[in-house]
Amino acid sequence: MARIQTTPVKGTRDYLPRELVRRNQVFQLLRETFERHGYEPLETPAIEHTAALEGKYGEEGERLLFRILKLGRDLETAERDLAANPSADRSAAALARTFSELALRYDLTVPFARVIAARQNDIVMPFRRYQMQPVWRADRPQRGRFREFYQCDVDCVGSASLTVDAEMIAIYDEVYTRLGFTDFTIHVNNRSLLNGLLEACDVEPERRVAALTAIDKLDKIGLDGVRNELMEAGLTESSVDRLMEAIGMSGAPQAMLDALKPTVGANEQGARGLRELSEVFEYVRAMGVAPEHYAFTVSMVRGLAYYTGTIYESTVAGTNLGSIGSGGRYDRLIGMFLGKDLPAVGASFGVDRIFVALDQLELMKDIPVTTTQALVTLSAETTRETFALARALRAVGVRTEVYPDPKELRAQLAFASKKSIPLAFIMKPEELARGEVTLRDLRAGEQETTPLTEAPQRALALLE
RNA sequence: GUGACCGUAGCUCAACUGGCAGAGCGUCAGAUUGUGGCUCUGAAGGUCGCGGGUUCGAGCCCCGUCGGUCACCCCA
Repeated sequence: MARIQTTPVKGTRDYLPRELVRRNQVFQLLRETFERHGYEPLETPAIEHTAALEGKYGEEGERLLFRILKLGRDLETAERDLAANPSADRSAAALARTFSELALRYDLTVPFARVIAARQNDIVMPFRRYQMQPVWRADRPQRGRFREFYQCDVDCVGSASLTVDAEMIAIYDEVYTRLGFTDFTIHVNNRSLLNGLLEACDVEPERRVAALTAIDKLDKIGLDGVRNELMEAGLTESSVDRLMEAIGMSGAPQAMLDALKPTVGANEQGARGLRELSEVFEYVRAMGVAPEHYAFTVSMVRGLAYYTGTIYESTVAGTNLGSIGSGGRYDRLIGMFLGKDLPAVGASFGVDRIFVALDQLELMKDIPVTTTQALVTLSAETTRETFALARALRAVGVRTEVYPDPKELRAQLAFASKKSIPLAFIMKPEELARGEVTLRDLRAGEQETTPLTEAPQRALALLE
């Protein structure tokens, strides 16, 4: 018999209990933090109309959409229509549109924007929501990059106040700190400042995308590398000099903002970016975020097309991952669905990368793995007592399982040992007849005889 | 989308310039007459990813293909 492939699809993973228990604890920590800040849960379908996703992620992003083939008759109809029209556009992009009108969600922000547009009247603004669901991207997987991964997003819609932009930084800080990260940086920048900077440095509009792409690589290729790429992009030496001065800056946010003022000069967009950042940092200080946890990083850009104001990206020292969380303000995205703009800002956490980071920094061992706490053995003559005891244990909250087969005791205890179950109740008929039971502590290798009626309390005591 | 590397037992990996396919871990049985881990003994388990080619002979060389890993692009 030919065996079908048992490894999961490229870029996806199976989660075994040991791993999933830990993952769930990270999810739980995120959920708690989000709810502490007043965010409410929301979920959306995995599948969206492709039209709802197109035009939001930029050309590169759109290429990574997982498209779903039309079904049955619709597929046949599309095929017939195409065959009947020899002049139809047969480019890959056009064919994709012809044969598919649905796609898997690419992120959580765009579906959220769609929901806001659809359900405005059911929502009290400003609306704070969190969402923790998988997203799919048809990328080539590598370290810290998957085709199916979870995003955990908090977004606030309906307020243009920069206090909310600052709140995102406070939430990033709280989550990373609670996870056990100590050496992390939340990079903060502003799209409007970047646009203004390019204008003020006389970069022609058609060269701005290339310029931003080059600037964004600073942490990877260094100042000289960026300078080279900017020159290759066709910028004038004067433009490059001025841009390099700006992106090479480091230090306290307020001092950097002051230092950028002459470069930005009278440029309106740039000045607005500086003003917004200044205000955001003021609120961040008021919220008590430690200064060493965030930085004003002029070279941080963010690829997604929909950001308009403040943008974020966070990194952890001692890992070779990219960003473990990012986000920003997107005041015009909801307008693409609604016809009128609603201001919004959000932060996204990449749980899968956070996981890799926790692993690399060996912080995982601080998260305890919980499984079954007590095993009750089974034998043909003690069935009644076994299930009665298991029920009593569960009633006081002890996670209890019964070995399903009345196999020899050796096998039952070996099973408990392999699963690291700390306690085993050994059901001996002669003891049960006296109203007693043997309770073995597998961790210590010690055992005692205890009255059946006190067994659940003894188990709790041994488990502390 | 571009490029590099790797596919041998359930897992991690050996096998000289082409010459009988191995180890550790795991699994199962026993030492152990209802008590796990530790130790010892033994056993099972492989179309060397798949297809073709070169050769007296291929796990090893060549071509193709599928799968995986890493980097670039981009990104969580």
